[in-house]
Formats: sequence, structure tokens, C-alpha cells
Amino acid sequence: MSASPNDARRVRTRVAPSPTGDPHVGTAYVALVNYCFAKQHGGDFLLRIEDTDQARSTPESEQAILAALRWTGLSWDEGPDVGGPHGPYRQSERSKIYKRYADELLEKGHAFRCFCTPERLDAMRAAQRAAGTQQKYDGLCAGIGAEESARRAAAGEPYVVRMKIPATGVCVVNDVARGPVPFDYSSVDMQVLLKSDGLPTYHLANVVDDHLMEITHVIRGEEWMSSAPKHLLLYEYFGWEPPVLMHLPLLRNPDKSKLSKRKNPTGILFYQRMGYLPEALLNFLGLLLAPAPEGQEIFGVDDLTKRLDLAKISLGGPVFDVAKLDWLNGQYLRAISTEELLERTLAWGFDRARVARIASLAKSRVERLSDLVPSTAYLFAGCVAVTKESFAGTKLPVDEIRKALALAMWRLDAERTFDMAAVERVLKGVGETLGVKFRDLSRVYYVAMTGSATALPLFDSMELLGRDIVRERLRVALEALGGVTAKEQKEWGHS
RNA sequence: GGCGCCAUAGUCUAUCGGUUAGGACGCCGCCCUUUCAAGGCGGAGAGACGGGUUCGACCCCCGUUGGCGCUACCA
Repeated sequence: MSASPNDARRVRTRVAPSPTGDPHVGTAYVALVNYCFAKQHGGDFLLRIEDTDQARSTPESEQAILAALRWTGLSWDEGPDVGGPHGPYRQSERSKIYKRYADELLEKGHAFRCFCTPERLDAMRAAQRAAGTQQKYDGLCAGIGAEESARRAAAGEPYVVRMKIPATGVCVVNDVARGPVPFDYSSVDMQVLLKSDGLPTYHLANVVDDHLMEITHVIRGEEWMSSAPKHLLLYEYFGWEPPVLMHLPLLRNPDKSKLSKRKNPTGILFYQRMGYLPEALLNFLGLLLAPAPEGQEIFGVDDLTKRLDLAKISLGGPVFDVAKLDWLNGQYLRAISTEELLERTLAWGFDRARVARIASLAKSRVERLSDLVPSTAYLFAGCVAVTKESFAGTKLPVDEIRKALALAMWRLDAERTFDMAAVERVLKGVGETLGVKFRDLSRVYYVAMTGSATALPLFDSMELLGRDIVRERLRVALEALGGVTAKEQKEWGHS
């Protein structure tokens, strides 16, 4: 099909995750299409880290994303870890480049310095909201003359750089699967390109990097569709040829809302820890990208690479159906030899160091070797059975238990590194917030983590279980007790 | 609220104006079987609604409804 702005150009695609949290299955999904499309055309697939948000990006998250993506089996031709001719591949290391291009836009008159304070912008939006009109920058600073603008900037007044948008006219975004999608320029905001910290926003960095890295096809999530006019305009301002655009539907929760960890496990590493095979996960995601030939639902990345057709990707947001993933994984498990099954199981959760640590923790609690497996089974299980009744032995009222579970879940999410120390700090902190002795509180977590009140030490167990399994068990326990209402979520201090 | 995307069974999908609307997961039943699985066979189950266009609409157009996204000095 369609798909190249210039047939002479080598096809190059990329996946550009932001290291602001756990590696997300959506990232694997986007990576998979980009990989297959590039390979289908004998091109390159690159990985770029979009860490321009200094406040939220962490090196831990970047490492986790790289590791998770590597686990899937996908590989990239260029990236922060493997290098390449268009580096650096980490946006935080490219600030000077963006600054230069922002200056170019300023000089050409396609952008302007905006000195508005956050307070003024808030007030402006509040007024717009109250008036029921469209919320966007009112253009106050667009009229500031070049000399005054330069003078104020030189005087050290803080500012951001915003792009100019034509007052009238229409921008037609040509989406591979959707065809032309028109946007009135009047509905496009004068987007901030360079923040007051001197770093670019996604919009600028993304366009500059895609051009410099010679990306020919941008295949990304649907959440970017409404920003496409801005991006296209930037290519125009710079005089660059824009890439072919394709927006993928977003993965959904069973209730059709956008896949979120509040309602579902979304972490790639969760699926790894649950014991899914990466081939099965990729196969599952591939099923959402290319219709299976009649009855042939089991296929690998190579086959998907042959059959992928961007224009035919189904556009309805697909529900991430774990039951189907389970079936697929079972098919893969049955297809490999018993020998390989053993190897993979050992590699998955029975490496010597892990088993040794578990054994040493269990030692003082067992009297027979036959006690070992039953007493540590919860560390190897995916989910544990927890019901309302499981919490009967705790001394806290049910609302307190729910709050304890919710706070632990949210605060643990906010921890950069997930280890014993972090777990201890968070759980004891919850005890203080609730005003209960940790001794009385701990049982709640033992139950949520193990399904019973007897287990190996809690903090060790949680570290051993890992962030993703822990969150899921907390979530399941919370659901078993009725979940959290929106009101409580607000009252308990979580946005 | 504004702008945009989307709409076939519970879920993932096929159909590119003419089909008894096909397949897969899940569910139910039967077979196999020392149990349970696995496997085999079978079954129930779908075009959101209302208007057009057409000899003929799931398919094309308009509207309604619903879902989703964006609406940040986050990506």
C-alpha cells in the first residue's frame, strides 16, 4: 500500500517511550508494529527515549523499559543502548539541538516568546471554561515586538517559546488508515515548544528528532492525533518533508476505557512475572494488528512482518483480553518440548540466587522438607485467592483496610525503586497516616500478598514478588473489599 | 463545553453493495479418558438507532446515541 513520501528513502520507524513509569504493554504494541513495518520494507527500527520531562523521567524507568522491550524479543537497529549514526538517542542529551531549532523558528517569525505567568494562564483558562468557549492560549504575547521580546529575555524574565498558528484555514492530516482528517487551524492551540527550563516539549523534540533521525513513518497511539496539525505545521515551518502518519487505536480495559493500571495490569513486566512467554504476548498483540488467516491465530513476528498492512488495522480500540492471552500462552507452552519448558521455567523464577534467598527465609519456619513448597508457593504463584473473609482476622474495620491497601498501592507506585527499604518505608508510613500500630496493620498486607496470615517476612516477600505482582495483588484485594470510590480517592489524597 | 477518532456476538476479528454474516477466545454439550486438563466434535450468540442513496445495504451519505482521545511550561 501507500506508504512512502518518497520511494527512494529507506524506511525508518521508531518507538519513543517516555521513561516516566513502568514499561507499558502499549509500548510493546507500538514497538511491534513499528518493528514489523520497518522490517517489511527492509528498513530500520529505532528506539528513542523521550525524557524531556525532567520532573517525571527517571533513569530507573528508562532501564526498566529497555529491559522489558528486550524481553519481548524485539530488537532495534539504533538506540541509547546500541548507539547508531543519529545519536544521541536520549532527548535529554540533545537540548542544544532543540534550542537551535527553536531559535530558528523565532527568527523566521514562526514562533514567539511568551512571558505569561502560570497564574495568568490558569485565570485565562478558568474564564474560558466559565464562558464555555474553547480553551487555548489567547495570543497575548504573540504581538510583542522582536526588540522588546529579545530585551525582556535578555533581562532574565522567564519565558516559554510558543509556535504561531494560522488564524484561519484547515490542516489536513493524512492518516494511513483513516484517510484525510481535517482540522481547523482555529481549533489548534499555540503550543509551547520550549519550556522555561530550556527543554523542549514533546512536540518540538519529536519533530526535530524524527527529521534528524530520518524517520519516514510515524506510527503512534491515537492520543497524538489531535497534535498532528501542530507537528505538520512545524515540518512546514522548517521546510522539511513530513513523515507518513498512522495513528493506532488505544488498548482498552474490559470496560472499554483506556487501558490503565487502576483497572488492569498494564506492565510488560507483570506479564513476564505471571509466566507468559514473550512470543505469546507478541502473538496476542499481533492479533490486534493483522487479521488472522482463517484458523491460523498462532503466528510469530516474522509472519506478522509479512502480513502487516497498516491501512487494514482495525480502528476500534481493542480490549486487552487476558483470557485470550491465556489460551495463546497455553498453546505456546504445549508446543515446546518438555526439556525447553523446564529450562524456561527455571529461568523464569527458579534461578539459584532467588531460590537460595527464599530457602534461607523459609528455613526457620519449616520442620520438614515437604513444608518448603507449600510455605513458599505464594512467591511463585501469579494470583492468590483473597476474599472479604480472608481479612476476618485483622483488627481493623473494613474501611480502614481498604484505605490501607489503596494508600500502599498508590505510594508504592510513586517509589522510584522497588525494594525492601522502599516497601518498609511506604507501609510504615501508611500505618502512621492511619494512626495504627504497624503490627496491627501488617496482617492486612500479609493477607493481600499471600492469601493467608502465615508467610515469610513481608518486606522480603514483596521485594521477591516484584512491583507488578505486588500492585496487582493489592488491587485484587482492594476489589475483593469493594474497591475505592472516586470520592474516597480524592479524600485519601490521590489525584 | 470545544475539537477529533471509532461503532459486526461477552471479547478479538472477516466481509472491500448481492454470503444461510465466516473464524478465534470465552461459555454450554458430547466424545476420548482411572481424575483433571489437553485434544476432537457440536451448540447458543452479532451488524447501536433513525433516515436516505440503490434493483439490492453490515458495507456508501446524513443525523442521533454511545465509547474513546485531545483540550498542560506531561508525554
